[in-house]
Parts: sequence; structure tokens; C-alpha cells
Amino acid sequence: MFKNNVPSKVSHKAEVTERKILDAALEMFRTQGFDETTVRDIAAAAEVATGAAYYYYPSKDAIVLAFYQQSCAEMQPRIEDALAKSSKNLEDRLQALIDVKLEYFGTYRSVLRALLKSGADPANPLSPFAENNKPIREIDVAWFRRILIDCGIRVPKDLEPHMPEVLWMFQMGVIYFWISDDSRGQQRTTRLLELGSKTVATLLKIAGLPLTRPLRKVAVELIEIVKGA
Amino acid sequence: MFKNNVPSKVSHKAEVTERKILDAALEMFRTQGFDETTVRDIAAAAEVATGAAYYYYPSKDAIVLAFYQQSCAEMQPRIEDALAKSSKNLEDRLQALIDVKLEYFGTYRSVLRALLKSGADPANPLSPFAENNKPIREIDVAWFRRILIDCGIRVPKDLEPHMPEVLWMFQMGVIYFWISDDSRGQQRTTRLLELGSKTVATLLKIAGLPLTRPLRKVAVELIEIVKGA
DNA sequence: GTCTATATCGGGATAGAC
DNA sequence: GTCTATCCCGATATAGAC
Repeated sequence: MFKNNVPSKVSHKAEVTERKILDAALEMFRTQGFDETTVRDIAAAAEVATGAAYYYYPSKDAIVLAFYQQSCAEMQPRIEDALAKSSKNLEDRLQALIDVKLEYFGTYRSVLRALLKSGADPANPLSPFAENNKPIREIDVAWFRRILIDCGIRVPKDLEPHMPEVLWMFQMGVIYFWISDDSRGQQRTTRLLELGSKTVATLLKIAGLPLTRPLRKVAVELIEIVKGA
Repeated sequence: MFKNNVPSKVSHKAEVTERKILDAALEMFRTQGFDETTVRDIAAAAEVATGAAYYYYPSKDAIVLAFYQQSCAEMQPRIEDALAKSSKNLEDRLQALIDVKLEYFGTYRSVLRALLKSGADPANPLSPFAENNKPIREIDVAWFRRILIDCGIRVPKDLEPHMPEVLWMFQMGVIYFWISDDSRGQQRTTRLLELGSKTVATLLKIAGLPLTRPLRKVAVELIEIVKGA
């Protein structure tokens, strides 16, 4: 009788424990900071033994990674919403898209700092550039591809395939700036995002003009070098 | 009699020990990697007690910092040399200057990785952007100021005061790329440096043309935001 | 002032019992 | 799947040799 009330989910308890640990961790990271929070603390707050935490997450970093993945999933509908409300031009959409991320990550700046700390090193699993984070990266890049299509700017053929990733890099730049922006309400980041988005849109329009071809060719080659072609 | 054979240098022994520790540390970082090297290892290799290592260097990071400072000092004459041999144009000098650094750091890529790991965070003492590394940064920036003067390009007044730091940022970008460039002989970095230097020089020349004024104004504002003005 | 030796702590990570 | 005990390492502290 009760057997069928909780069917198929033999490992339900495990899922609950896993969530409890993640939630406790994020809560403590948020209130105390990442470095200040010990795995022992997290386990205690989640009411499990230290070893249990390590059973679900092989390392403290892995918890941050789980947060990264979770946040990607949770942001999808928010992005959809924001784009629906935004105008179709590139500048606005770029800003709206990145704004969603900043807003979402807002309460977790210290977690994001931990995530991006070793972010420059693609060999580190926590890096957004890491191989293991490719799925997330591709979901992100797809959004930029979409807003490029939406805005209707005619992008030169040689530049076109690279643009989504270039915009993604712009986003990463803004986020990197943001995590160590201590101005009130991170207003410097706001300004950077505004002016940056505008500039990107302007440059992209200019890139279509015939006179800019030689410079564009160099830009494309630089992009290809960085991408590892 | 013997008293005068070892004059004034009461602390000579201390200096030797300090060097021994630094040398041992760098050697082990180089061969084993930074994370894999323990302070106990370093002390053992330097044939001193663990406490002695901590007597001279308050932390493992402090050893990396000492390396950073030492390398700055040691590179000065090399830069002077390289610039003396290079032609006066910006592209060549930019390349020559950055090349000295890459060459010097060549055998210490893993140390540099450790140094730049938390490099994105200006709050970290190891970051090249950190307050405590301002002296080094200014010495570096001064070289870029110098090659800008040497090359004789007329830089627009609004852009001029920012250019040395912009070039320094370009250098940092190249170095960041380099530390995780695993192509054979870091040839991708070489290519990036070549093409990048050329592009920077080209852009700077273009920036003097009257038509580019609006775009330049935006660029200057972006630079000012990033700099924290 | 320059060290050695040693003890101790805090925290990430692991092994093995249950 | 969970807990206990333990290890390792960075870091601190201290007592004392020289």
C-alpha cells in the first residue's frame, strides 16, 4: 500500500540529502563567503557527516560546479522572459541578456568569485572555459547566436560564425569585471555594460562597411588564434 | 684580524639562507609544479627547518611574490637590451618588450600560473592588479610609455594618458593566453603577439584620423570606466 | 638576530567500518 | 549511503641553541 505511494524512487532519500547539502552550502557561501565556509560547516548545517558531503560532492569545488550547472538551468526561462520584453535591436538585447545573469548571480557574488578564481585556466574544472563546462558554454553561446539573428544586422560572412562566441566573451568580460566591482550597487559594471553593449553593436554595423575589410580580416585572424584554430 | 675579513655584512648568512630557500622553491615549483610542492619539501631541499622557511617567507604565496619581484628587477637590463636592438616602430618594440617577458618566464610557466591563478581578483596580493604590486606595475607601464614616445606616433590628446596602461593590459592578455597555451613551443602565443602588436599599432595610427573621433571618445570612456575613474 | 625542533591547529580529502 | 577516524598540508606558536 505505502509501497506505491513512493514508487520507483528508491533513491529518493539520496536526492534529498544531495539537495540539502547543496542548499546548505550555497546559504553559507552567501552569508559567510566561500573561503570562510568549511566542508565541516556545510555538513553540519545539512545535518550529515563530513564524509556524506564528500560522498555526493568529491570536493568543495564540485559544490560550486553544481551551483554553476543549476544556475544555468534556472536562468533559461528568465532569459526567455527578458528577451520577450526587450526590443529587437542588438544593444538592448545584449544588455537584457547579460543583465539577467548579473541579477541572478547577485546574491551569490562570492560563490561566483570562487568559480571564476581559477577561471583563466581552462585546465581547471571550475573554469567557464574548461572542457567539462562545454555544455553550459554552448547553451550560453546559443542565446547570443539567437539575438544576433533577431536583430537582423547583416554580419560579414567571415566574421559571422565567430560572433556568438565573441559576444559570449564580452559577457565573460563584464562578469569578471563585476565580481570585483566594489562601487555602490556595482554601478560601474552597469555603466560598462551599457556603453559596452552600445559599442559592440556599433562596431558590428561598421564591420559591414567596405572600407573596414582589411581591419576585419585581421580581427578574424586574431579571433581564430585565440579560439585555437 | 678576522673580524675585518667579514665586515659590515653581519646578516650575510641570512641573505644566503633566504636565497637558498627561494632558489630551492623555484626549482621545485619548476620541476614538480606549485601545488605539488609543499613548504616542508622546500625547506628540506634548502636544508633548513620548516620554521626557517616561514621565518623568511610568511607564506607559500609570499615566495611566489618574491619571485615576481625578483623577476621584475632581473628583466630591466634585458628589456633595455632588447629595445636597443629593436627598430623604433611601435609594432616591433611592443613585440620585443613582451618577448623578453615570455622568454624570461619561459622556464617558470607553472610558477607564473600560480601567480596569475588568482590574478583576476585585485584583492589578492598575488594579483598583478593588486595594490601591493603597484610598484612593479608602474615600472612595467613606464616601459610602454617609453616605447610610445620612441615610436613618434602622434596620439590624440584624450587617448594619450591612457595608452601606456592600455598597452600594459595588452601585454597581460598575451601572458594570460600564454600560460595556458599548450601548442608546440607556444607558437599560438607567438602568432597572437605578432598579429596583436601589428593591430595595436595600426589602430593607434587610425585613432589619429578625424573620422574616428566619435568612436575614440567611446573607447576613452570605456577605458575610464575600467580604470575606475 | 638566525635558526632548529617540535607540537599544534584548522581544513580539505580519504579509507574503511557499518 | 552514511559515519568515524585518520591523513596531509599550510600555517602558527614556542622553547631554546648559537
